[in-house]
This record gives sequence, C-alpha cells and structure tokens, in this order.
Amino acid sequence: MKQNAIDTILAAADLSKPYDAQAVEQPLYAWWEASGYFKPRDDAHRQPFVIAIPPPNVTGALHTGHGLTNTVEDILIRWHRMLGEPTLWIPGTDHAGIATQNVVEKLLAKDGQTRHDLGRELFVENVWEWKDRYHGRITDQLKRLGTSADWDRERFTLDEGLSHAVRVAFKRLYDDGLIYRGSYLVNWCPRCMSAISDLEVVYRDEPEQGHLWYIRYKLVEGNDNDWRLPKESSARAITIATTRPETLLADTAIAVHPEDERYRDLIGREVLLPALGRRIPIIADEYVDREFGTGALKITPGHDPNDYAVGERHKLQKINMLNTNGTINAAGGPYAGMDRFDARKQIVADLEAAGNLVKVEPHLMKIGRCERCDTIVEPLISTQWFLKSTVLAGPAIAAVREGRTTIVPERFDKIYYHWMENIRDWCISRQLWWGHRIPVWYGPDQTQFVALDEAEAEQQALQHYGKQVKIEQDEDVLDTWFSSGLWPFSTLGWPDETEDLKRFYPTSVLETGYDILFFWVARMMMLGIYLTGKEPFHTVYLHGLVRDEQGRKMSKSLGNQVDPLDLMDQYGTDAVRFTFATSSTPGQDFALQPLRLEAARNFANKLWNATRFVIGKLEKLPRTHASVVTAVRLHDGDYGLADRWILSRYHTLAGDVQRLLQAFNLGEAGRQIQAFFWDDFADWYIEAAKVQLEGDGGLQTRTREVLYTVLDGTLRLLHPFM
RNA sequence: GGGCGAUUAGCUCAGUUGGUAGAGCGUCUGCUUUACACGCAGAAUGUCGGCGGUUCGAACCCGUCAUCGCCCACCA
Repeated sequence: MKQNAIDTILAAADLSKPYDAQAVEQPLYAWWEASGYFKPRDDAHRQPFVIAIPPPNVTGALHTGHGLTNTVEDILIRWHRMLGEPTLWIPGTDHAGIATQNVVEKLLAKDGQTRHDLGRELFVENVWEWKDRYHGRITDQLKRLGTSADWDRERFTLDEGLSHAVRVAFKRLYDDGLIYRGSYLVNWCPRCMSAISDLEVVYRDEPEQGHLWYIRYKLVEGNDNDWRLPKESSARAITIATTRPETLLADTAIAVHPEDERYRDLIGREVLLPALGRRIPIIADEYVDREFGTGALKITPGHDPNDYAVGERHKLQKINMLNTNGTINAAGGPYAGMDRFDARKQIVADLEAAGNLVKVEPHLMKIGRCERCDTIVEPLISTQWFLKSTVLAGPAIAAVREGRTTIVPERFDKIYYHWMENIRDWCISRQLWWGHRIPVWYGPDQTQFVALDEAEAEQQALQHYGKQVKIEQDEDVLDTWFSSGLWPFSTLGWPDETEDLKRFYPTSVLETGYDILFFWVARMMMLGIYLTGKEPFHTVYLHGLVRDEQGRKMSKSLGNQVDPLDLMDQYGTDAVRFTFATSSTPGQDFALQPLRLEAARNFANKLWNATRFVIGKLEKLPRTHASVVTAVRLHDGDYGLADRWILSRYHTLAGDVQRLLQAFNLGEAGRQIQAFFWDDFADWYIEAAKVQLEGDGGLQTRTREVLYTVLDGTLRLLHPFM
C-alpha cells in the first residue's frame, strides 16, 4: 500500500537524470484519485469552494482552450483544497444540441443519407452512440490534464436528472408567464431547418461582395394591372434599391421619408408589385434614410426585422414567402419551388426583360450566417417558444452592479451590462432532434399542457376537457444553452433540495472564455437567480483565447488546432499546465509558443534535479509533513546568512503567492514561484549549501533542514500549478 | 454607429496599490564545477507607440492622436 506522493513517484520512476514526465504523471493521478483527494472533505464548519466545469461539448476531442480552462480551474481547486477548504469540482459534458446533431448529420451525408432517412428515433440513437464514443475520450483528456474533479459526481446535460431539471425549469417559467409561444420574426437556417437565436447568427470578418439592385415599381393608374415597364412606357414609377430582390415577392408596401420632397405627392398612392402584380401602398415612415439608394424602400415585414417593425406600425400584412428549406413557397407565385438564390437570379432576369430593372451596383455588406454550418440565414416568421429575457435580465444586471457576483477582469462588466440592457426575448425552441424535447403537449384544439411527463399532461388534459383525448407533444427541442443555463445547480440535484445543493450552491467561481459570456454566463445568471433565488456563482473569471504560434485564432478551417494530448506527450502535463498558467493574463488572448512549452519543460526538469540533489543529501526521507524549521528558531542565531536569506525570501514568496492567487493573478504567481525556485533556491542557496555541507555536524544538519524546508514549501506552493 | 483591448529589449510577452524597467527565447564571453547542457557563471540590448497634462516622482493616472485587433448594433 502506497503511503504518500513521494513513494508513488519513486515507484513510478527512478531518480534518473532527465525528468520523465510520462512515467510519473499518470500513476500519480491514479494515486490522487484513488486516495479520495478529489472529493470534498467532510467539514461542515468551513465554507466550501466549488466550481462547476464548463461542460465540454461531446462533438469531438478537446482543444487547447479546454486545456487552459481546466488548468486554471484546477489551480484554483487545488489551491483551495490545500487551504483546507472542502473543495468540489463538478465535472460533466454538454450534449451541444445543434453542434452535435450537425456532426452526426455530416457523417450520414457521407453515405448520402439525411437524418430524415433514419427517422427521429434511429437518428437520436446514432447521436447517443457518437456521444458515448467521444465522452470517454474527453474524460481521458481531462484526466491527463490532471483535472482533480470528483468523477463520481459527473453529469451530462441529457442525463435523467438534468433532463428533469430542464422540464421543471421550463414549467416554472411557463407557469410564471416567462415562457410563451408565438409567431414572430426569427433567424432561420435553411440548412439546419431550424430557428436559431440572435447569438447564433455570425458575420464574416470582411464585408461580402453583394449587389444593390434598383427596381422600378409602377404606380397604379386606373385599372391598369400590368406591372411591366418597357422602355417606351411613359407610366410613372418609383424606384427602390434592394440587396435581396427575391424578397419583393413578400413586399407589402413601399416606404419613403415623410419629409422627402421628392416623394411627398406619392404617399398614399399604390404601386404594382413587379413579378406578381399585387397592389401595395406607398407609406411614409421616419425609419427611411433619405440618403441611401433612392430614398424609397421596399417593405417586407415577413423577411426583414426593420421592415417587420415598420409593418407593425402601419398594420401591414406579413407575408412568408419561404419554405423551411429555403425554397420559395406558394406566396411566390410562379417562382414557387425554386431555391431562394435561383429565384433571385430568375426574378432579376425577368425584371430586366420587363424593363423594371434600372441598374445594378456592386455593394459591400455583412451577411448573417449560421454559426454552425455557415449557411446564409433568412429572417422569417415562425411559431417558436420564447423566454422573456427582458424580464430576467434586470436582477442579473443588479447582481453584478451590486457586487454579489464579480467579474474578473472588471472591464467585462460593461460588456455584460450593455448586452443585458439591450437583450431581446430569447428564442429557445429548435427544430432539431438532439436535445431536450419541449415539455408541452397539445390537445385537439391546441390547448397547451406543460408537464413533467406525458402522464401528467394526460391528467391535465383529462381535467381540461372532462374526457380522455389524444394529446401530442411538441416536436421541437430546446436550445442547448437552456440546459447549460441550469448547470451550476442542476448538477447538484436541483430541483430537489439535495444535501449537495444545500452545501455546495451557490458555487464559488465560474471560469470560462470571454467568448461565451453571453451564450452561457449571462443565461446562467438569469436562470440561476430566477429559479434558485441566488446568484449561481460569486466570481466569474474570464480567460482569453488560446491562439496559434502566429497569434491566429485556432480553427478547423485553418487546420492549426492543437490537441492538448499531443502537447502533453511531447512536453509533459506539468509543462503544458505551467505554460497555460503563466502565459495568460485574465481576459487577454495569448499565442501558444513552443518556446514557452520548452521553457516550462526545462523548469519541470529543474525541479526534478534540484529535488534529487536535496533528497540525496538528506540522511533519511522525512515521513511527516511537519515543517522542520520553525520561524522561532530563525532568531536563535544558529543559522547563517544564506540560510536566513533563503528562508526570508521563501516566506515573502509564500505571502505574495497567496495574495496573487486571491486576486486571480495566477500567471504572476506561477512566474514568481519559478523565479524564486530557479534563481534564488537552485542557483544560489543550493550552491551555498554545497559548501555548508562540508562543514561541521551542526551546520550540516541545519543546512539539510533549510534545504528540505524550502524545497518542500516551494513544491507545495507549486502544487496547484503542476 | 457605439464599446473594448493591444502598442514595453531582436522575437514572444510579464510588470500586483505610480517610486529612475523584467522573464523566456535569441545574441556575446567563459565553463564536461560530483542535482540538472532541458545546465552554470557573466555580458550587451529598451527616450515602456506619438504629443500634452496631473504629480516631488508615471510604462502605470487624465486628455488627445496614430496603427493593429476584437466585440456589439436592424441602414435597405
């Protein structure tokens, strides 16, 4: 039976010269875990320190960003564990709805299949298989990183308990009037065939080359119903400019500025919609920019958010001209069935032939695309479920403003406030199969029954109708971030008042990259405060993004992604962790440099060799953790200048490290330990000790005591990092 | 259109509450010193982006400009 860490290391590796990280690290991790050190100690009197891991997506393997996250969290966890606090790090993974579904769909596409070929049940089974495969790989990676989490408490966002939590949360929010179903303009991905939230619409870095088409709409005169405007025609018309000519199929007005002299006499008149010949009014609205294009604007409430607002003001009809796959629907008349971009070409050609096209100009613009599949997103009107973020945001803002939750670094406060203050209701339904099915059942007359399971819904229906009726569950699933938003408490057993929930919630620190401040942190704040009445964490620590050697963002398309496992194989886990910890400043991106990894590996080797030296000079290996030299004895004059100098430096360091860690300045703490160990202890004190060890017996003993004390203490300071 | 970050030694970056600048790598000079060449001893290198201000004193605080980068936003 192994007694302590030193024995474990000695059993794994002989004390040979170059440090062999591979030989030591994995047995040591196994020993830690088996010894129960990753579990919170049972001490009811002390405030526990708790972190819920940002659950990695089960889409695939971990990347360096996860390496950084888990290094930082493990440093905090191990530090607090050493302070004697009951410490809990809850591990787990995220089902990552749309992302994982897309990965599996891509796999199917290789065999020429779509999810519809399999059907819902079989497809979801396939995704579960994928999940099982990657889940193991992810936890292996985390363990290699040294993640000292309590694996017995591991959770998955789609497991039984968390799914229950999702349904309870949904029901409560629904019953409180904070979740509603309605038909509104949403962002639609025609490839995923699902609604997506505002946050899931992304834009490319550079504006994209598009066109501005100038199109003439003929004014209605008498009974003339011919929208065509051949060159020889003398009919009056109004010219608009548009970047999406196909959307004219759903136009319900032309708008001009009320004070625009050019068009004043046309307000209230009607025009003939090109291509379809429908009559639509010319309206006046201050939204119109007189400087842009011709100063006249086509209004398409069904496919543009601004036009939607104009349409609301003027009580315009909202026409939906698109099918869910991006083809034109029956509203598009002769264009029905065509793909949206084919229809664009055809309409432009038709208008040109008819004389309605005035000109085409090149136009640079930002085009919204689906975050997950890069498909151009279409705003369209669709019946979806929404969460009233506008209501939940208030308390979440107050929590930070009043200091109950602190964001590190502080400058992200502003970004958080700005987003929260301008938040819009969150579209939480997705037309996907992989995720939490919306816990709503519909009766024959579409009455909604929100329940925790079908039996309960049936009960409600029975009561409502006074007889047994057939009810159908909503086909949609919830946005993956809905379940992530419950993570800090759902993982502890919420909604049940479990022992874990009572003891470990609210959590202490939420650590993640600043890039998911809105996606995740904001949602946890809103849902956590509303559902539990408490801020889900005291501190939000935001790290920067890990970039490649040249400072570029790591991405699949650039092919510059790095697998942390490869780094650990090459340099050792300690070196990788130490590099992550000391290269990063909170909130600041950093480039992962091989030179730094080498330097950290050299440092690990230095530690190894200095330790070998000290152990070699000791008469026997100490078996207790008691400090050999007490502060009191420092004053008795037995110790020489070098001894007192190194002890003094060591105590200063210990204080500084404590202070720096408290301020979340992990990088600086690590660098200071390294500087002390290498420059002061190894290069100065050990050299001085070699001379002292040639002296009389008393001097030798004192030197050994100091060597051991400082080595032991510094390694302890370093333990969180490596 | 708003907001934020970066700009410090040849390169990549630190710099905790303002006290005449630090690390790693690189360069140069010596070292096969019995823990370590993934090493040791020593050396050189910076008007801390520009300008102005506050201060006894500023890389750090304030203003302004410049360059690069990021985030947010409904200009067709």
